[in-house]
Order: sequence, then C-alpha cells, then structure tokens
Amino acid sequence: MRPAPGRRRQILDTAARVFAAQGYDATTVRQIADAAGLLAGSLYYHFDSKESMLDEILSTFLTELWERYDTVLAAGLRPRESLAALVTASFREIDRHRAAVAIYQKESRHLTDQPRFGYLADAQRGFERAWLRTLESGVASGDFRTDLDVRLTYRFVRDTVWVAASWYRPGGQHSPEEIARQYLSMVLEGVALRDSHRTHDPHD
Amino acid sequence: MRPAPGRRRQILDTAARVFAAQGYDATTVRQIADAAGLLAGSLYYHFDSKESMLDEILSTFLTELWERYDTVLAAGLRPRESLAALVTASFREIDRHRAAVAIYQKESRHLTDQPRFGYLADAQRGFERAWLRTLESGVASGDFRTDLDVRLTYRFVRDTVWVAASWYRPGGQHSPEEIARQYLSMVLEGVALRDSHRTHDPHD
DNA sequence: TAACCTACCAAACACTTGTTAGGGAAGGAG
DNA sequence: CTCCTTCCCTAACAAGTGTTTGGTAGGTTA
Repeated sequence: MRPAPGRRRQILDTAARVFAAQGYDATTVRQIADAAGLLAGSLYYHFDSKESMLDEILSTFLTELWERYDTVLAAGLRPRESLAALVTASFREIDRHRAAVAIYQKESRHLTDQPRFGYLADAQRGFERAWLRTLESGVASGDFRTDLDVRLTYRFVRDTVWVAASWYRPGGQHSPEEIARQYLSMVLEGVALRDSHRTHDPHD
Repeated sequence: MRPAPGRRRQILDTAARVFAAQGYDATTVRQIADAAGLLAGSLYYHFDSKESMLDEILSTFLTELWERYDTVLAAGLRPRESLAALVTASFREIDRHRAAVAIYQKESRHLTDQPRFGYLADAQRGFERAWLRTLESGVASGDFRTDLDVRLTYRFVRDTVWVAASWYRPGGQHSPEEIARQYLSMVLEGVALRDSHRTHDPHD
C-alpha cells in the first residue's frame, strides 16, 4: 500500500472540528474515528493518544500564528498601523484555523496547568507583551487616548478578536479583511456618531 | 436533624465553581462532592443528576439576568443610555454570577441542541433582538454611526462584554461599574486620540 | 417513649472511557 | 513469486463514569 501522508493531517483536521464543536473532554475517540472513517483503535496507529492530537492541533496553530505576529512586530510600523496589522493577521488566522482557535479559547485556561501544554502560557505571555507594547507606544506617540486603562483596553481588544472564531464561518458574507476593517474602525473611532462620519468614509 | 435549606444552594455554588474552572464534562461528580464536603452518592439526595445541577445553575442565572434586562428595556431610554444601561447591567451580573457566566460561555453552544436546554437558544435570540433593536434605533436617531454593519457591531459588543467573565475577579481593582464605564467609553468614542480628549474628560 | 424526617455514608451497579495486542489485506520493491 | 511496509480491524482490557440501593446517625415532633 502506498503511503498516504495526507491521511494523518486529514484525521487531525476532523479531530479539530469535533473538538471545537463538542469540547475536548466531551469528545470520545470513537466519535473522532467515526467522523474520520475508521475505528477507534486505528487512531493509535497515527497518534500516541487523544491528548497528543490536541497537543499537535494547538501547537501547530500557535507556531503559525507567531510567525505572522513576529513578521508584523519586526516591521517597525507606527502604533496605529501595527495595531491594524495585528488585528488583520489575527482574523486571517481565525479564517485559516477556525477549529484550532475555538479549541484554544475553550480549553487553554485549564490546560496551562499541565506541563505538557506549558507553551500555552508562553504564548499568552507573548500576546500580552505584544499587544501592551503596541498600545503603550501608541499612547506615548499620541496616537491613542491617554485616559483609558491600557490593560483593560488590551483585554477587550484581545477578547473581541478571538471570540470572533465562535461565530465566524469561512465563505460567509464577510472576508477576514472586511471583518478586520470594520472591527478596527469600531475600536479606533467608536460607534458614536460624530461630524467626520457625516462627510467622509472613516476607514483608515 | 433540622432542615438546612442553605445546603442545597451551597452545593450548587460549589458545583458552579468547579464546572467553571474545569469544564462541565471534565468535572466528575466525585470532584464536586469532595469540594462540597460529602460523598458522590449523597449528591443525589439533593439533585436528580449532574445534568440537572448544570440546568439549575444556568436557568437561575438567565432568569435573573433577564429581569435586569427587561427593566432596562422597559424604561424607554434613548439608545445611547439604553446601551450603557445594558452594558452596566451585564457587568453587574458577571460580578454576581461569575461562575455561571463562564459556564454559559463555554457550554451553551453545544447544549442548545438538547431539548432540555432549549431556553438557552431562547435567551440567545432574546439577546440578539434586544441589542440589535438598541443599536438600530440608535442608528435611526443619529446617535450611532450609519456606516458600520449593525450585526457585526452587535457581535463585537456582545462578545466583549461576556468574555470579561473569563478574566474578571470580584474584589479586584475595578468595580463592575468602572469596567462598564471604561468599556463604554472605548466602544462609543474609540481608542484613537482626537481633540476632545485633550481638553475634557470624555465620560459624558 | 416512639415515630419520623433530614442528610448523609458505604457499597455496589451498568456502562463508557482511552488504550493495547495481534492479526490481516493491499499494494510496492526485490 | 516473496518480502515488506502501510494502514486498518477485531477484540479485549483496566480504570473511571454517573447513578442506585439500603442503611443509619441524630435531631424534631407527638
């Protein structure tokens, strides 16, 4: 039989979808096997354990995400553009790894305790540093308001971006870029009407 | 032995905390019993099943939440004040029912399928109607911008409010009202600096 | 005193869980 | 053809799951 290396990836994708839909603990390996078209025991030819499937799903997602983030952060953009680039990159990753993002959101909190998933805590600290630095340099440069609690703002911005994974459906009426644009417009300019909105387009 | 009706409530609160921390499916009835100071089987003197504990936690939370929402919606406030009142009420409920909110967020999506938890879908439809009507009437009255997708805005606002339950800790440095104020300021006015922020406090 | 109720324990139940062991079918390589 | 690798199945395992049953300590009521 010829090797089909795509099979492993395919099983992992279906596992991610089931995990995202039902939750990791609520998902049985038999459900994954059913969805992937094989029997429960056969999963263990491809993977060590149920937990290592989860591990691989989350770690590959975070690795790819940080490649994008690092590119943005290394570009040396001005705070406003840096914020926009981070947000846009995030929505693109949600588009690409919707299931992984949903799993990350649901499970990461109680996984960070386990040593095996220590990289989750690392990633979270990295997020906080990247976002906080962007916001703080924006405050210093006069791009952002000075009267808002930066840490609160960070949490709001972070959460709103990532929970989008819970309702976003690829191929829907909004592209990731369009969602990012609307979101940035709301966060930067606010939803309240003011004069500038009556006369011209507020995008960037 | 004298009846202690507080015991049932106490066990339910303990269960809510464990559910919120570990997830419903990942929590065993023995863990709940340990945390509450009795044995697993003894839980079934107070409750029919593990599921009915979850049911009672979520339904009492939603009932109380909708009492507050209905009060706000019936007050006939102008859109901006109505939005502010809804947000503030939400943060107050997060303060009061942090565990229940966390559980609701994590589990509601895959519970809505079960007939027993049909009220979750009802509540969600109610949220959508309440928020959308507030936003739309604000657009119509000229309080809010007309160039934003109302449905997207609704999702952003809704999600950001409720995910706050994941990081909010009662007794911390921010009161629910303070968080609501900062959040409203961000959503309404945006984080970008503009002239009005240099001269006066933006909190209306 | 006796009957009764509340709140719990001890022990088991049937079932599901993740995981393993051994085997076998199908194709490629020699 | 024969060997070998890949991929999967069948069948079972031990541990853990939610739940039930019968019993009992101790306070309340009569």
